[in-house]
Amino acid sequence: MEKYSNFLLSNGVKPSVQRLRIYEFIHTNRIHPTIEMIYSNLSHEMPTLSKTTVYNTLKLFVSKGVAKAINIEDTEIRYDADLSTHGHFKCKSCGGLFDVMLKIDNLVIEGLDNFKIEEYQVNLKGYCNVCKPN
Amino acid sequence: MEKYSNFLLSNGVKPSVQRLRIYEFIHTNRIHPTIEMIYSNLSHEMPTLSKTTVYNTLKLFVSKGVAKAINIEDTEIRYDADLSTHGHFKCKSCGGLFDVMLKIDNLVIEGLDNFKIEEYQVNLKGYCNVCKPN
DNA sequence: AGTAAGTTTGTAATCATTACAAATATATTA
DNA sequence: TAATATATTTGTAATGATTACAAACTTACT
Ligand SMILES: [Mn+2]
Ligand SMILES: [Mn+2]
Ligand SMILES: [Zn+2]
Ligand SMILES: [Zn+2]
Repeated sequence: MEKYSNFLLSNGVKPSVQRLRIYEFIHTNRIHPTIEMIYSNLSHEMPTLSKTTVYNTLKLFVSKGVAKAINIEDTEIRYDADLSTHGHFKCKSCGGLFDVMLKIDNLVIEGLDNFKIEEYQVNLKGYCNVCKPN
Repeated sequence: MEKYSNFLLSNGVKPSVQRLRIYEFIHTNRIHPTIEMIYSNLSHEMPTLSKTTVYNTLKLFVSKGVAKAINIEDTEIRYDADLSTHGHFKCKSCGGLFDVMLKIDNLVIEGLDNFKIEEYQVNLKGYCNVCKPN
């Protein structure tokens, strides 16, 4: 995709075959995948893909700001190509990670006088509409 | 401390010497310590303390709900005995983890119709008032 | 005191992540 | 185009935090 290629380039990421495909994957499949999910999904069509490359690529993406790492759980890191302001909900039953729209302007924060806030995450957990006991 | 002992008991945690001292430590020192910090701070006064015990104890505390695990960073887990509703701010320079008061009632959340929200975390990052470049 | 149940400890095993160097691909120069 | 330099990928080995486990110890109960 030319669009993805230019986006990566404009953010200082040289779009190699692997990087482009990995970026396309996380941008298209909004499942907030782990490294393992990305690797197992792409290794079929790219048989020589190394897991090291997936690790390196996602680290590069996060450092260049083209993807975000979501630390909602201490047992896994999930990745998101959606850079817009939003939070996340993880279902304790199925493990699904859902986007949550936030009206963050309403969130009053106290206790940070003279602090410089650069980023934030709002992470929720519970049971999704499918898994919720009725 | 009798107070701590009773609190642990009422939450299903038998207050052994080690558990009581670990709980007292995280309740008194509001630095949101890691396992390593807890261990290195207490191993002087409790020379036989095993790091395994610290791991086991904090896992027990979290499962019994007497402490919370804060996943603000994928490189460390920090623990908090403060069960009240509040968020956290981590300084990227000194690593300090600060409490943040939230008026969370104002936070409008969309996209979770029929979901059951059980817990949430609000995690911020940036630079504290000491480390902030002027 | 003696027995049983629960807890702690030290060590060994596990496993996700990282380091590294060779191989491959891409860009640059002649 | 061929040669050379630079960047990226790959596979394997090393690392290190966490967990599994069984022996030692502590506590509660008879
Ligand atoms: Mn998202
Ligand atoms: Mn706190
Ligand atoms: Zn679910
Ligand atoms: Zn600081």
